[in-house]
Amino acid sequence: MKPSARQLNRRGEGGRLREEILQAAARLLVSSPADTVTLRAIAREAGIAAPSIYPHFADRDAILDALVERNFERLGDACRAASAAAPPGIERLRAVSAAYVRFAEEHPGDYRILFERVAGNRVEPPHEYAAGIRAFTTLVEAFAGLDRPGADAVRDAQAFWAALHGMLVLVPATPGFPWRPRAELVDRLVAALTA
Amino acid sequence: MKPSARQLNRRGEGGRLREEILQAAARLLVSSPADTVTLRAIAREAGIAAPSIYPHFADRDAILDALVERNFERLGDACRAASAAAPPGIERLRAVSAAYVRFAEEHPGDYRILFERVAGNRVEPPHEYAAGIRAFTTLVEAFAGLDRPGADAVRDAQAFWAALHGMLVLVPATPGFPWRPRAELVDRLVAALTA
DNA sequence: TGTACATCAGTGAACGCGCGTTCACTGATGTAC
DNA sequence: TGTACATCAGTGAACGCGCGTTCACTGATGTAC
Repeated sequence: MKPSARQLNRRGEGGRLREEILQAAARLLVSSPADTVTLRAIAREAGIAAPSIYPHFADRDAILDALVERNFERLGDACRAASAAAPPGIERLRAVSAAYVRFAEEHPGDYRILFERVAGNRVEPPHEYAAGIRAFTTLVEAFAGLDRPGADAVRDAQAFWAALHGMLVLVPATPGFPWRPRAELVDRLVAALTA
Repeated sequence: MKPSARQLNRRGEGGRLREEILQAAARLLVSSPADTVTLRAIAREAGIAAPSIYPHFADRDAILDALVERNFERLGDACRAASAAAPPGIERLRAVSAAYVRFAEEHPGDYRILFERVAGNRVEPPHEYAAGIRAFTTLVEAFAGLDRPGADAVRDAQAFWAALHGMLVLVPATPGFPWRPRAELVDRLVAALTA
């Protein structure tokens, strides 16, 4: 008598639910700390019963791993696209960092989760993190393309990345603090580290 | 018949347990993600029964609030002491940033918790965060003491703080990443942002 | 000095709750004949 | 074309667990007389 709560996916299209689960987890992460994003909460957000997750993911960690992998790829894609669309030189560096900042601001939960899970010793760094390193190389290339003989592009890119990331996590973590506009700080960092 | 598991504090010295609870929470935070540091886990680590916490703290959040307040004060003290002990100028800036980095490296859990709780929208920023802002002013003063006419000390200090923080959270969050030595990156940031 | 008693520091048992996970199941979809 | 049936997508009930919190308590300590 009890009807299925949900319109079933058609045969062979069960994989759709996998994507819906990832999207539900991403929605929750925007406004909730990672530890309240439980498997059951994700199921509720996706509008399914909790056990329905298991055919698609081994456990909660597997969902977050998949999300991290997807987000690293999207972040990397955004950076590479910005790089390709801009002329070489400092313009390109500015374009890449703007794309990086934009991703973090438009998808705050997606960005936060990228670095939150490993930091607390929660998980072994999974292979997905290789995608994160690939995203970083776009930044190194932008520095390397500046034609500054004798400069250390890797060192400068690392310092710059740390600064960008620091801004992006510190600003939401310090409400009420009189931060200068993000663009002003990014400009100052670009100017300082490329000089 | 059952003996008390613990040697009672003497009359009027019940406050001692408050400090032991804070220390237990700090020990757990070093190696565990914040969400596994439950009230019961803290009690276990402190060697007491869970209800014994209530005379000292209203709930788990109150413990973490108190820890954050204490840690901000210690971090601020370390920065101020380093500043006072160094000659004015770039030496002082180096001394303050070294003290900041040293605090974060020697007390990783204590440092991480400072910015972790607000970021996930977990809590309203409590009044304790004023101490965090006070710690930041030491950095601003170091920049202001550089005698660079026309320079924007606040902007540079903010960019520098973000960069330091970014390094300190990114390095543990990216195991396997070929980071340059922290000192090298700090030196580069000091040089770049004071030029 | 002795003794009754109030107070203080901390305990153990118990509760209701949400969690992750298992299990047997339901009902729609497509396929073999 | 019809029909029996295997398969697939997803469900609901139930479990054991650790959690936060409450409650009445225990037993040592200090104090009033």
